[in-house]
Amino acid sequence: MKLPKVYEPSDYENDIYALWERSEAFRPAKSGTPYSIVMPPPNANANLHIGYELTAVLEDISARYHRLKGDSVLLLPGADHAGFETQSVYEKRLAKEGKSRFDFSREELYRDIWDFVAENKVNFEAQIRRMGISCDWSKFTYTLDAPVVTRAYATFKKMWDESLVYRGERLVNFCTFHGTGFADIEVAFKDEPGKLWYIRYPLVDGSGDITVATTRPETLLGDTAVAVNPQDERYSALIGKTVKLPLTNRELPIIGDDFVDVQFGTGAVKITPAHDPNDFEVGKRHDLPMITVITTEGLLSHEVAEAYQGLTVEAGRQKVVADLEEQGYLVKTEDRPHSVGHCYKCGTIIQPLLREQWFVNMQPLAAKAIDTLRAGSIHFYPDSKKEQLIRYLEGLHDWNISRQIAWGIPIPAFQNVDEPDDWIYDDRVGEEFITIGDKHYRRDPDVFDTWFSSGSWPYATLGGPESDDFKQFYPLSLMETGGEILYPWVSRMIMLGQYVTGEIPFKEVYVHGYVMAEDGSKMSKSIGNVVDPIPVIDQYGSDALRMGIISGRAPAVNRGYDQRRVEEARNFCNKLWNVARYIEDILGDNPERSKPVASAAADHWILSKLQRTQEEVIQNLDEYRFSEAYDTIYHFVWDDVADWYVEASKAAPNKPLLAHLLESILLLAHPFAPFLTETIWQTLAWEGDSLLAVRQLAKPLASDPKQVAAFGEVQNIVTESRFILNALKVSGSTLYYSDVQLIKDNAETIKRMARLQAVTEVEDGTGLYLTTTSVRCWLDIDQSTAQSYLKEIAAKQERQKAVIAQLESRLSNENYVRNAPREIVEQTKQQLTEAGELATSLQREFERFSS
RNA sequence: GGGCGCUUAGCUCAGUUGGCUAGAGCAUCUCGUUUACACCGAGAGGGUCGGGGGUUCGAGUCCCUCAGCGCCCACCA
Repeated sequence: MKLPKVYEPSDYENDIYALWERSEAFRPAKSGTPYSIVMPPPNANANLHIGYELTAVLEDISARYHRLKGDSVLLLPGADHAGFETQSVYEKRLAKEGKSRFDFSREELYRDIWDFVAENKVNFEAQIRRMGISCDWSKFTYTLDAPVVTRAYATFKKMWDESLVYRGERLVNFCTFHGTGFADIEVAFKDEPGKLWYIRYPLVDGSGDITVATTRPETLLGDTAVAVNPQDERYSALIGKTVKLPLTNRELPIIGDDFVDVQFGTGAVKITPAHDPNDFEVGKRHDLPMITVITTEGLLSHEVAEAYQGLTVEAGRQKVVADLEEQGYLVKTEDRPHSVGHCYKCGTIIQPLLREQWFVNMQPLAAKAIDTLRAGSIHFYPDSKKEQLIRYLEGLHDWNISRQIAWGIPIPAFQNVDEPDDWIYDDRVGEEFITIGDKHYRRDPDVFDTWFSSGSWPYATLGGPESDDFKQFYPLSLMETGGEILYPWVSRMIMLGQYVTGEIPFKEVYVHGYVMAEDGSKMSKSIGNVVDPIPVIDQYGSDALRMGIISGRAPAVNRGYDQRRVEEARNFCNKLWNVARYIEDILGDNPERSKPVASAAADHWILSKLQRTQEEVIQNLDEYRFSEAYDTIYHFVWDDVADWYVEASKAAPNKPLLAHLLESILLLAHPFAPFLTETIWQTLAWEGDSLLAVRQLAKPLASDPKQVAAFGEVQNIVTESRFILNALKVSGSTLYYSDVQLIKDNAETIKRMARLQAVTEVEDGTGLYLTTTSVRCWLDIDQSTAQSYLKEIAAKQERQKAVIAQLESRLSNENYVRNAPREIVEQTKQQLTEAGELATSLQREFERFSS
């Protein structure tokens, strides 16, 4: 079969993927060590971005590599309903049509978003196929699939029964635009310029006043105390007295509490328990009333004086400040930057609001996870991420899992309509009301935080502890993910996994860095610097993007997308294509399938290189050094095979060995360039209809070290000849030698590769002797031409002197000889010997031509 | 206020437990239409590894310190 000159990926990729799917090549093998990866489910609300390409490719390389090793590999794909994320994407869409979520009931919204997601799922499944991901589509799991939902309910029920989940009225982070509460982790804090207002609160007994400092004067309307530090001599005597709250007719107690920082502001703090997390804690300790002055819409509530009701927080702030100033309560104003929490989606300032929600008591879960991590039961790449996760877990607060949105898994809890404190667990979430005995219950309208259900992903996707898949593949071998979901997802999978199954959910965690925009900044839709993988695949091919995106990338280090890397990989694909084209051409349509046997020195040399390459690739991939593994194959194929072996073999092609070499390359490169290698495999005349994707690595063939060394000399001769001919700008020279077996054996190869007129054996003669080889040979270059080569020789001599001096001083250092490992010292001695030999022959040539 | 990462050739970056004369791709320069490949071949130039100090026989690699860039966490009213 005649291959075209240039590899055109788009001509083959779709057919190859279809072939794999048809052949069920990605089902786990019946035998072999289990190796399992569950893919992080992408959000089912948009096209896949380049970051997902990286995730998927790293997982696919691992999966394909383990298939090569003969393991039983499960790579499980899925999709995430991504509750709040998806709803906010959908809301943006509604906004474009001039609508909002308020135009629909929750049920209508849920149904519409379901359809919206259904469209997108088809989309990104196709994209994953284009990336060449070898996942088992028969195991595809969606976070809203009944078994996953059932699993989430079982977890909730277990927590309910064991009192790990509780209903509490607490301050929650509330986005007044989206109308929902968030977990702490979903709040994005930003440093912003702000002001510190100093406000005078007069003492009721008329004995003076106390000044407080605040960044949020509007919350004054909800103050229920003023706190001072009991150790603070300035104020301790005032504890127990009352102040009059400006702009209202309320009176507040002055209380003492250790939390007050004597150094900050005035040392006296206004306490607004319903709108500040610290104040909330103080309020609970001192049993203070909690007055909600800000509504879920972000407006001042009916609890405040009529003049302020219905104002936005910002307008309320301005009016409060103006009124304070007018009435003489405002002492002074200072500029003060401070950290403000925003909704990570829409940027709205997060309001801490008092709400009744479901919380998970994280203490016991986190403690166990910390123990597990400390014990080293889960291996992290890079290791530093483990410490980072431990620190996060140590500071973990209780987890608010209620979300006031339509799109999500309904919380299976019902409230007694007559007794608000009576909550029961029931999974009949399809009903709004249920009746048990003579009691009537109403379903909690809220849904779970997405991470609550995705925390169970590793075992939920495997069908739970009773299933065969679970028994075979749990704990997962690898969890590969980006650093941004280490806290929200990885930590919760560990905690929930241990809680529900009693085992760790995965044995290894690989954290990749982000793919940044080309200028190194963060990719962002609004800036418009997002790289879409599909057009890149269209242009360069899927394999080129796969290799380009992992090339030169270290774990957990952010790096910009670099098109040049993709081009490099595209060129590599074409190189490999042409190596195959050449070899297949040489072999013809009906090649004999004889056993590969090394005969020429080049044969032995390439076999030793192949063996080294295979060992290095295995070692690198076992430790998830993807970039190094790729680099190893790249240079083996390009430098060793294409530039040396293929050229050398043209003198006398060893056909069976060429065939063996091609097969070996295809196997080794397959995890990195699956489409290309399979495409070539399908063209092999001797392979019938077998599939590369399910092949296994073979044991490398042995080689003779003497022959390997001989080819090393051939390379020295070729390289130096090329250098001299290039430097002297001469061509058509002849290389002479007398009685050197390795030159005699490789004469044709040397002639071709060094572009010589001839390689000729003579009794004796003269010319320019080669210096980098231990054998005696020379180029027929005349005295006058060679003169201009003198300065090259002189320069080399200088360099050699420096090298020798360095090596000698190293060896004359007693401490070095005594302390360094013996092989290192031996190596140095060897180097010195070689450097000496080279210096000698350089000197000889220099003298001969300068005389 | 803590924590983490980065700083290596003109550009983008590798460099595993300290051990060859520090590497790659791209870019640059000189040659080259050799029937696998111009998405190519041959050759070349280019770095005191951010600054300073230390440990060591030996430091790009380990420790301290300074500077710059970036990220994450945190309830400083």
